[in-house]
Amino acid sequence: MRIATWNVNSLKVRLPRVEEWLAYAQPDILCMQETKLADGAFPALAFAALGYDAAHCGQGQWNGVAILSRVGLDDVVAGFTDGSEDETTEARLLWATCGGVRVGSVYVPNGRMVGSEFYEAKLAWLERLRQHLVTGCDPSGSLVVCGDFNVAPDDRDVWDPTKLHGGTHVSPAEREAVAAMREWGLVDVFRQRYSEDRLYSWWDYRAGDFHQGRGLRIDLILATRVLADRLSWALIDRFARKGKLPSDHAPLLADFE
DNA sequence: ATGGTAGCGCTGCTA
Repeated sequence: MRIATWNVNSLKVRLPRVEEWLAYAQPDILCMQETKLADGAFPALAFAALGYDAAHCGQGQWNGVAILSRVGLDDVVAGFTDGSEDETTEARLLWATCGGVRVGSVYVPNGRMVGSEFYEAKLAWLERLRQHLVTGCDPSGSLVVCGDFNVAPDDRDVWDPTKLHGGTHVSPAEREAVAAMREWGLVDVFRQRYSEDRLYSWWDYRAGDFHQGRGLRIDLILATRVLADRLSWALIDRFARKGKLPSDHAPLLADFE
């Protein structure tokens, strides 16, 4: 089973690239983030034509997460279900069961500046996600959390730790929030397979960062141990960051036997 | 050289 995740940065603009990528990458499941679409504008028919069922949680303009699957799509849940009022006001979380795997597509808040209210909200959001796992999920089951975490788990995942020190994505509190999910039972499957640095999934559009190798690895597939033990391959598809109208993120894919 | 681009949507915000 091939599971992939891709922050597409506007599905309206990126649909041709996503269709092209589905045709050659052939994922069984694709989690998308930053669709920037209302649910009514989600191009479900375009994906159905390629053999994928789809679920979408959107708000228009900002955010928006989706799951495509060609191995079944059931028990769809949008947003948190912990009883708070803002469950889907920001469309950042979507769950579905696909081919026996509980799949989460997540778009973690950016945080903007360390210490800002947005940064505090980011930490709270990550803790809320962990609480969802603790209260509603089984670490011995088959589950993946895929998406743009807006956190680079360690210094190997950033192009220059010195320059980025003090900013978001690399702060100890953010990294501890991701580590807490590993402690619950999730494995960063890309890092399980590759220990090298400079393997990034996002590059700023500005200043030629992609071509200069200035990126971050912030898109993750976190899998429970029973799945991670069956990992056969993983890849960040940097080719998809090239060419006409690319997203600023590359897709990440992982194969499970 | 302390810059720069992209998307949304129409002025400035978000990333």
